[in-house]
Amino acid sequence: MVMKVGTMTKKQSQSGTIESVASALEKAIHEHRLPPGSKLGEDDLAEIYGVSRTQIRAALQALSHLKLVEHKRNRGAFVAQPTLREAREVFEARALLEPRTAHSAAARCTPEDVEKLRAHIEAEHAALAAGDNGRALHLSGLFHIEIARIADQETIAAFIAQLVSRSSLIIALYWRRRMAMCESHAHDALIAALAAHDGPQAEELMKSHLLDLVSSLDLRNQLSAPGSLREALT
Amino acid sequence: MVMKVGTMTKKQSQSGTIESVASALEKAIHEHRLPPGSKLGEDDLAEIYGVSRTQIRAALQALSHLKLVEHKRNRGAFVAQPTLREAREVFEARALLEPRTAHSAAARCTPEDVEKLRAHIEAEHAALAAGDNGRALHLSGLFHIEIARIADQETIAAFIAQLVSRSSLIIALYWRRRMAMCESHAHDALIAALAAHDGPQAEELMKSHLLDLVSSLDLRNQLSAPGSLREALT
DNA sequence: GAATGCAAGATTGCATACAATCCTGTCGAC
DNA sequence: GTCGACAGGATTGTATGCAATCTTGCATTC
Repeated sequence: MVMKVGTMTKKQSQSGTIESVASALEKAIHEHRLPPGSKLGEDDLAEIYGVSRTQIRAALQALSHLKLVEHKRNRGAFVAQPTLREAREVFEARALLEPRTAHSAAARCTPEDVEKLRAHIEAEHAALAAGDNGRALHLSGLFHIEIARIADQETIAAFIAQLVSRSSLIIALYWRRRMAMCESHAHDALIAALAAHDGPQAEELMKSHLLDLVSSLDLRNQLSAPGSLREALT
Repeated sequence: MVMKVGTMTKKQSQSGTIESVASALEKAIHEHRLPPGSKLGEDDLAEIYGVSRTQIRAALQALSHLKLVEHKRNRGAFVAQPTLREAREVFEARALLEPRTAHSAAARCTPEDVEKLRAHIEAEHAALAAGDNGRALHLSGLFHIEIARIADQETIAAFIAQLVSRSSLIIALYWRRRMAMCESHAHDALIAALAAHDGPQAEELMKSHLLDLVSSLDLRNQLSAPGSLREALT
């Protein structure tokens, strides 16, 4: 049935197995191949990746610290289902961090950085054209993380990376239909501002980009949250 | 020699042992009883806390994700030694997060919150008077985290909590002698602004408070960093 | 006498085995 | 007929044992 996907991965990374397992899971979650609420059984994962339960547990624990999976006692690990409140908080945190980080990035942005960002956008467009919405979303997230890296702020970049990952879950849960990621425009404009070293412009563009993103979600009531079931059936 | 400190802790918390071990270690690091670079041997900790190595490993892994301990392959876990660059980044991140969080907190601050903060300060003063510098520092950190909680932002509060913990390590490494935490003044003023719901004032006070903190450190060159040895002896 | 190679001890990395807990389907009683 | 109790199966939590790796002290050689 399920091929042992992990065999190659295992050999390639020698003893960084738990990181490769964690990033593989993270990517799958990012690309919405593992929707929120999915059960992540330890035995299943151990067989899929060809490693022992010990390493699976470590990987799940790592993702749990990133708030990507939730651990229920004696029940196991599940892909996290951010609450409405959590969703709002994540985007408030992004609004606090990302605009000024983009500002800093504009000052330090090198031509190579611009090239890298353009490559990202191109890959995003390609994925979108191929109908691979999940991959496009993943690349769109990497774009934001790359900007934080350009700003030369590893610490803040790590925070933003976590927030972007969680945003992916939030989008999966609270997405308001249609609107096939027209944000590419916003990303194009951002690149232009960064390339021109226009800090204030980059900051403003990032701020409005995030506002657009939030407004494309439905964070008013739990209209679409399939998480609780209790509240879904009252 | 070493008394089995963990016995009581073990029984009290039933199966939350890894959390109690982690928080005990975190507190010890916070209070500078475990200086940066300290070896954290698994067997030693297992005996001290009266639990198995498995749980020690989990606790160390958790602290590693908070950047409080560093894991060296086949060498074990050590209390982290933030680099100069990391130190600067931590305080830049705090400067980005905390002032505006204080602003939000001012709007939501209730009389009970004010009471709680005052109790914190009082305990801090008491610890300082008792000569327990480490505990005073710990409480001073909790003060900042409490403000983030008042702002009703769990996500940002978690980030700030991590940054405060790392700040404690940075202070241990890059502390410029004298100046026995005169920041109590700053905390008093902050409480006043919060109680008066004066958002802009709270924001400004927090910003200058953090600047004061940074200026009390020595982040220009690695004059006092005992971490690298390679760079210390060139 | 100094440097290199080697071996023993110690410590972490990993996997497996066992115990505890939970879910679910079935049987029995009211 | 429905509700409650119980047992079987499955899954996670935890501990222990073995293998891999690093450190360090010692012996041997130049």
